[in-house]
Amino acid sequence: MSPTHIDLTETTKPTVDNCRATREILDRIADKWSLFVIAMLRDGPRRFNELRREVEGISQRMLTLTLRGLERDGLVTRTMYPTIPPRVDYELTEVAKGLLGPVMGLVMWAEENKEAITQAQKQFDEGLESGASLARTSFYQSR
Amino acid sequence: MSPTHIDLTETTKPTVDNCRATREILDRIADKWSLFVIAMLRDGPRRFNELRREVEGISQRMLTLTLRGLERDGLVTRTMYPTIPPRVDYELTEVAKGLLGPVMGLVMWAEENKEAITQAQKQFDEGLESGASLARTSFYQSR
DNA sequence: CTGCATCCTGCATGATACTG
DNA sequence: CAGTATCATGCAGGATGCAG
Repeated sequence: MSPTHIDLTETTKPTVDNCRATREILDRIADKWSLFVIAMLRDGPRRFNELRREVEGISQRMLTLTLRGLERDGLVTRTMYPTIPPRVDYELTEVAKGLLGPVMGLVMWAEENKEAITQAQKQFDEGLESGASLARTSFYQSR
Repeated sequence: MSPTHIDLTETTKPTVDNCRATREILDRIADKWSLFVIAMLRDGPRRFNELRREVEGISQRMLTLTLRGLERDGLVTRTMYPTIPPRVDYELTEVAKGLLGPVMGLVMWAEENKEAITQAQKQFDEGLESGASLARTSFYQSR
């Protein structure tokens, strides 16, 4: 967290680069679940368990944590109806709706290119064995 | 990897939902570094240490791992020039260039809304103390 | 310069059980 | 239904040293 004297000289490119704040925000939403939760909320409010079912694979705990994170960032609102049984709706804020474009772009890109990617992976993994002298051996395959 | 019988019934929304493959791809690129590396490569090839400097904060190890992951996914190409000292260029593939739009969208969104977000966070955190009976107490603030 | 190999650590995530 | 509280753990990620 030390300021470390960021030098935003003229040479910096218009967008990414040094900027820490941007980094932190992206880190936040680029975690394992946030993008998906946001995507699920794209067409209107959802209840807790609705999300739980739809995001598929998320644990209750992680859904709670993710939602709280998003709420904290001002990306979703939480509305409680003190009925019995209780009901809580989560909805995207205006700020978050600006995210929806890029996020859905990612999702659609992923869907369109998933075959290409799995195939690239297969090819790459094969090349590791036959590639002999290139010797990208064991360890770094892990990822 | 077990097929697990995904039920893409008609009721599923056009995009996200059950689809595991998409999930896996997004998990891959939505990690701590990939998005940034991709963003850095947006206007042409870069050398290893160029990236290292520009991504700022990334360790050598993580850069290597990230690049190999992206290479494996067929998102970047690796070109070695066996000069002395050696030189290695990384460049986005065509597939990856499709990602560039959404990714830069995210980055720009983050930049435009960073103040709003940090402020929302501050407000949220204050509300936790004064909010008394709401009692979102200790643990779940962590995130 | 580029990048492999280890060791080590903490945090993110999961599993499970309890509450209003 | 919508959380909260704990415990357990694996893997992401950092630090460091060596190698072609």
